[in-house]
Amino acid sequence: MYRTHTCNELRKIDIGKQVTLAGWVHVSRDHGGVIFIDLRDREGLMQVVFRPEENAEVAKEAHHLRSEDVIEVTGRVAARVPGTENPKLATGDIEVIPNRLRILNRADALPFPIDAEIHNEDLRMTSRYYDLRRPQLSRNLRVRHRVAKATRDYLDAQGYVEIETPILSKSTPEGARDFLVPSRLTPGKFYALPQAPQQYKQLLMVAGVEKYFQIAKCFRDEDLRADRQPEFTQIDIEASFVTPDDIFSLTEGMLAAIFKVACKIDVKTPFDRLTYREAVSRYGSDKPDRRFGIELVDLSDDFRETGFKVFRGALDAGGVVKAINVKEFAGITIGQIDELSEIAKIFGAKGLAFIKIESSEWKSPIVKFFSDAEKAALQSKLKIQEGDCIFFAADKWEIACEVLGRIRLRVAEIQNLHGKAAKGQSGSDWDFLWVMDFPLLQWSAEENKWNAVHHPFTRPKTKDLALLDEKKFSEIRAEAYDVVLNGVEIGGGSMRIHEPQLQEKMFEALGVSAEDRQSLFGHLLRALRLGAPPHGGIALGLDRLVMLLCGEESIRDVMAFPKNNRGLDLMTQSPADVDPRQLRDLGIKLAKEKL
RNA sequence: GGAGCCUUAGCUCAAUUGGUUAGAGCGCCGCCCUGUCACGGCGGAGGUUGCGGGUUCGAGCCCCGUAGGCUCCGCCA
Repeated sequence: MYRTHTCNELRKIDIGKQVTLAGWVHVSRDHGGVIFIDLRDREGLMQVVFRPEENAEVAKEAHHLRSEDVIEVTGRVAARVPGTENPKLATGDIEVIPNRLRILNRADALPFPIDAEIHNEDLRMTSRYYDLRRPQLSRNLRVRHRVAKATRDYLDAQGYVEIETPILSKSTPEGARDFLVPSRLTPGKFYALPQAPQQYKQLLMVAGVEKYFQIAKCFRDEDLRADRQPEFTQIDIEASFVTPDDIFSLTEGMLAAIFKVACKIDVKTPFDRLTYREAVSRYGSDKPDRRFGIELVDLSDDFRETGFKVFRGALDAGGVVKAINVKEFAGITIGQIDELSEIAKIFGAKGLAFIKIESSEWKSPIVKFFSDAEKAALQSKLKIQEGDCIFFAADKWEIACEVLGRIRLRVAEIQNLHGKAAKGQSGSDWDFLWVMDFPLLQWSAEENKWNAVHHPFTRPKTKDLALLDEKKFSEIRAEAYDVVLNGVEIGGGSMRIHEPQLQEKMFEALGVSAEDRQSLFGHLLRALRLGAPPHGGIALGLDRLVMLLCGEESIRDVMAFPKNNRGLDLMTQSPADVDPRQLRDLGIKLAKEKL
């Protein structure tokens, strides 16, 4: 037996007990005579005191201990010398006086200090097994475990059944780029790793499972981001005979249970609901961060007849004029204006007009073009006061909204409004909401075809079904929804198409040929013809959820062994070359120009 | 595919306008130290300033290129 207790288990009441502890040497303080060791395991720290007068031989050994050596000590629990208690430690009133020391393993010189903030992620990833010993990361992994456990417990209690679906799956044309796996037994053919268990879970509905869930690994071969990894985990849910309201309340209950169980946080339910149109109009984003204000204001009607050509041109072309009012921002610097203008251009605006209100004056390159009536409209609609800074966008609705939405986020960042909100009124720390009624289809100029905004199995809203026959594709709304937390999309789902005729219509709209429909989706279409119940569901990004719960800014910090920016695992050095014989077995030859 | 920021000792960082032998703290090695908890003291080792080129009497610093890291855009049904 290596230990009788953990390093965060013993208290005053245990004084006098003979115990054995095992763990890592966190720090050693060697006074030449007496030696203090903070012994660390995953639960915490316990001070171990080696005294020559107690046991000269053991004390002598202890001189050689270095950080991260793995040891086992046996001794008695003692009260600390009065006045030397450490209130910073849970075990700070006591210490262990060992009569035996076993060195289980030595540690080399360490790649970086374990108790400091390390920004060199490259280095951390190379020695990830060591990096993960750091308390913050080990806490994150345990939060993640509790989230998964709470999810399973909640869904189990609701009658949901966890079912695994294949990892070796089939490539489909829509959506993200697939990871391919060559088949040895069928040379020249490939499996694909699932981007999501979407089709399988729908087929489980046809199978009569009625309530399915899975904590599912998903794979997408796309470029990485702080919140995007090539493999990630979804809480995947699907149910039969449900409406969106059923999915909303199930998800709300589940998230409340997760936050309560994993982090003792009370989540207010039900969540607010916004339509896609409303979210984009008011916040310039389909995943609005509502922890601060700065809502977009529509000024189109006030400038319909304006002499200011930039606004007039946008309106005459069917666009809009919108603005945001940023309080206490009139002190904006030239550099910041330039930066915001740059952002505006990246997202499609021709420029970024602004008005600073300083010394009761409207300072702006454009205000001279405005009539008195237009100024009055601005004054009342934007509630302009001293110190405000107004930004304008005049463009197509989508572009004007997105530009101001991005400016809004950047300005909030500059003003540190997220931080203020988090410290401010309780309840605003965790702002959940539903965004619903997304468009069903989106025109891709690049591919010269209509694409599914969500996926091709998403159900159009019943009210909009006629628009599908009329081929008014841009106007069709989907029975689809996202759940958003603090401006981060943490999940999304939809009601699915369960009628084979409607699914065929949808494929037709998407330009999937009759041949492809059979070869790629034949199994699904056949299944729909065999008594498929109405069904729908949702998938939540487990990594992002845990990231937010842990207060982290990257999902890498809540994954044990993530990949870097370029999809490399610096610890194992993967991806890597393979033995040519493996390629031969698979009938694969590498093209020279790719090497 | 594109943009931005970054790269100096094992780690975190410094180095004035381009100017002597590139420094400090932590870590490491050695010695000392009996109540510390970021223990303390003395000494020591450790550097191709990411790499390549250029300008210059002289480059860590300026210029060009390149590699790597991170963030973002595109991409992510």
